Amino acid sequence: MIQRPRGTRDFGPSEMETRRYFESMMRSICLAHGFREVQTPTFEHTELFTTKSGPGIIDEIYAFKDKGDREICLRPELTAPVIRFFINDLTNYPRPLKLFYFGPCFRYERPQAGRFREFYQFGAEVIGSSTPEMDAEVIGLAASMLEATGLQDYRIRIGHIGILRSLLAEAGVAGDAALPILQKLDKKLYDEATPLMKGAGMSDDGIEKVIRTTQISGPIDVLKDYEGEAKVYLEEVFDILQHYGFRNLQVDLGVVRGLAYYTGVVFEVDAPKLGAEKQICGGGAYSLSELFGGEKVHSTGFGIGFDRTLIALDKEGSLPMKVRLQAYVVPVGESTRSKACEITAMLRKGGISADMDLMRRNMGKNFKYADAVGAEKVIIVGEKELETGSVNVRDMASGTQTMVSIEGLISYLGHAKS
RNA sequence: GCCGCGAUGGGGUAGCUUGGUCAUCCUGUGGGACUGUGGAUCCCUAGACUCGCGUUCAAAUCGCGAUCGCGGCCCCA
Repeated sequence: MIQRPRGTRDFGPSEMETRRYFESMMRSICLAHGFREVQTPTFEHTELFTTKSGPGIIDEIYAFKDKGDREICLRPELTAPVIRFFINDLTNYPRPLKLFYFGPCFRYERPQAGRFREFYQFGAEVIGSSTPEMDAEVIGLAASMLEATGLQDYRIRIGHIGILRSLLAEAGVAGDAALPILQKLDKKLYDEATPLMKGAGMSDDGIEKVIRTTQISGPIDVLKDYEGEAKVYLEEVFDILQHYGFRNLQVDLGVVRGLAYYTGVVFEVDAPKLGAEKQICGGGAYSLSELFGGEKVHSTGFGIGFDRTLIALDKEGSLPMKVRLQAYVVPVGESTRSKACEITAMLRKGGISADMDLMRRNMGKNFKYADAVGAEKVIIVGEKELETGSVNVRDMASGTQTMVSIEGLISYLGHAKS
């Protein structure tokens, strides 16, 4: 027996129905927000990701040399490929350019609950500028998508790295020097951040203020004691989101996302039920394109961990029903088999999901099968009924049976569908 | 890459401590009782000790290693 590779999954029919259901739900919400879908290759030049995240990530991705000696890797995320695509081919589209995507990503990491080596990411980017409206649009899209899934227990936390950065800058720690400190603060490793800040020449007062700031969270008025551009900006973003009708959002200045290319608003969503791997969404405003050799353009985007979102929904017991077969066609005997084929074909052309007996089983077994696969109706094709051009339609839930003419069958089943 | 726990038919399990009949039971699959009517019941059939090495007269059971999964670290979605 050949096992599937570590950290990968097979998805059975019911699982795929669920996955496709949520995938198309999210897709239609993106379309409703005026985003358009793109798709990029599943593998890229390794350089794309090392440029974005540093050489260290090679340890965590599927990277290899192809037969032409090129450094290739399976994509670990989708923001970098989309920005690459933008620089390569989409720079002349009207802005803001609003894109979304869905697809598998790969990471070479130790699998555990909610973490796989192949996982699916659904995400969106708005490319073009940096305004509160744009950031609010993106956060609003993420919030709408999660809301639509019916997920109950999750928190959307929004911060702005400008607030911490300016505090550090005031204390004389600016630019790249601030990065290692921000990374520690992101993980709430104060014991490690403090010596770094001391080493950078910051006063005890300054250090304390920085640490206190990362612990600020709650409704927007927790910002009232702060001032500066970033604070005003964040308030504007919240104001717009209020007008969009979102209420379940909170400020959390501890959301730092310690990566160099984030420039402004940053946000994360987590579902506490998931344990260690609880983050289901992350994003923010960033500036990446110039790193890849393009013009400098501001963007805001996010990625949703599709698998984790489904796991969270499953834990809440709110994964939906299975898709049901509308009609199962049973020929009563040898003599009506070909007529049953005709009827099945007719139903399928008429948009009714239909299946028929392929195993030449007797009636009793066929009913058991129809029940087991959850068919709504069984169409009984027998000689007696055919004499009047009709078939018997049995409703599997109620057990009631109705004679329906073959011509009227599609509209009968179509109405019964509701 | 690190620490800990685990792995028995498709799914769920008993057996493992204290090695010793044909490996337990439930469910699901296929067939039959039921040659024009399901969800019940009964019968039959097929189906498993993750893999390798070792200890032993004898290993599902004990030891080592690998693989995979789970909880966490790292990292991150």
